[in-house]
Amino acid sequence: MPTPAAFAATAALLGDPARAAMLQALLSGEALTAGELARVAGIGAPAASAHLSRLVEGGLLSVHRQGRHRYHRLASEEVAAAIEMLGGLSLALSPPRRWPHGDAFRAARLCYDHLAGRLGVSLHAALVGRAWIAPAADGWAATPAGEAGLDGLGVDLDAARRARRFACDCMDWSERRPHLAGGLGREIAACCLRRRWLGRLPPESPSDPLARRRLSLTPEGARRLGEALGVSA
Amino acid sequence: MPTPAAFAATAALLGDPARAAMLQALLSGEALTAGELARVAGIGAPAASAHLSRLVEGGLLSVHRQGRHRYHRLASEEVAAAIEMLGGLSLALSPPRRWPHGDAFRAARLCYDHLAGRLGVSLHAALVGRAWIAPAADGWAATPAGEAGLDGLGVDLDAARRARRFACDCMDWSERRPHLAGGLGREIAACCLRRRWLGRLPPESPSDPLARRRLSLTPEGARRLGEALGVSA
DNA sequence: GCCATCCTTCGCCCGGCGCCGAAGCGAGGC
DNA sequence: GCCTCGCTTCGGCGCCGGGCGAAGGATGGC
Repeated sequence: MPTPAAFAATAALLGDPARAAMLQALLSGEALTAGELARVAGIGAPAASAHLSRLVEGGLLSVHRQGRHRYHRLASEEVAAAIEMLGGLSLALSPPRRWPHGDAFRAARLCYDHLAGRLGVSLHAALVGRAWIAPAADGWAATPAGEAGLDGLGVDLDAARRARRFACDCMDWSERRPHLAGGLGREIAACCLRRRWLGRLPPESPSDPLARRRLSLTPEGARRLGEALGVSA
Repeated sequence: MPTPAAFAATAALLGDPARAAMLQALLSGEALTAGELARVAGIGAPAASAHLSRLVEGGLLSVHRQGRHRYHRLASEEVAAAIEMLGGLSLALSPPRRWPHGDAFRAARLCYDHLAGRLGVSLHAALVGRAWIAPAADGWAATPAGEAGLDGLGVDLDAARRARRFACDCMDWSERRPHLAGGLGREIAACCLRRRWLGRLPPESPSDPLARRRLSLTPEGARRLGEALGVSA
């Protein structure tokens, strides 16, 4: 365990409303510029710059310069997992507040680069139930039946295997059950978006921190995923 | 997802060195008095009282009055899981610092009320590998062979089943692999401590935030767990 | 009743940090 | 070369919050 000081330093980086809004916006897995993040957080450019410096310095974000823009993204999926888990805890601790964005957000969304929400957890359950994945030392491995089925859906298994972890659980804060993360989770989400089985819902406001993460199943997607795995959102 | 303000409010509760020390101390699952927590955090009684009020108000701790003492404990295992995960992230982000307490702490320890460290993850792997537990909708379920085996070890399965969740994964920050939490995790740890298969190591200093969490396998424990499951620390 | 112990509340000080406006770089566009 | 645009740095302001000492309940022992 880290020293209390080191622990608190990391937690304090998450403990500011402006930084929290930035990090939530980056949970979509996309890289955003400093200006976009300033708008999401509702602060001016100087303040945003200071916040982003601290987040990069603290190792939570990585930055990529391109022309006059500076693109920021979460430094790793561990960071994303910690943010999701803390978000779930925060929701559990403040039950009086209802889901501010209605039920649509709970149906299907991106958690960093993989699927979450009811769709994500039912997909996870379906993969386990049909024995497409089986427990392994470091999370989950694909069974022969799973390899065939996933390949048939168009999931790039080679790309998934190149990830640091092939497949592991990520706790879902809205459903309180795990969904699939790791390389396989990423490739399944990419496949669904590529084939337009999932579409992105529009942001609810210009500074919507959850923009680009809301998803909804298209008719084609509902049909294909229902046939192959019996899942729905 | 909570609003950025609510998220930040929760994270800020973790983002103070004194509160972090208190929370780490409470990860053992025991209830500690305000005075003990003040000593752990290295601050005076008034400051500790203010911190504890905020933690209780924020829902992270629950308090139990008994005589002149006020016993504080983590409000739920979700809180413990979030603290463990954030601890792992903090360690991953600051690699220059070596494990301050040597390797003993990585061998076996308590994570809230269940086993973690090398012993915890190898136990998890053994339970899966021998098919004593199998994936279920909400985590893991015990197989018939598992029920027999666990009962033979002396684990109170009825008590485990009364928990909100029978068995689920908890990510281990030192091993980066899951160990077993939930009712079953708690009962296994309780069984090992009750039968003195595991002993508590002494604190390294009077204000050791990790006190009461360090464990070590006794000769008897190493023999019994090795025979039954092939695990060791 | 009296004191000891544990904890909280009150009043106060101080440091840190979050914000902005203004100014300063750096990269592109023309 | 000049302007525009995106971002950072600097200086200054204000406030929140964390620390302590002193005083004030509350509980238990005697």
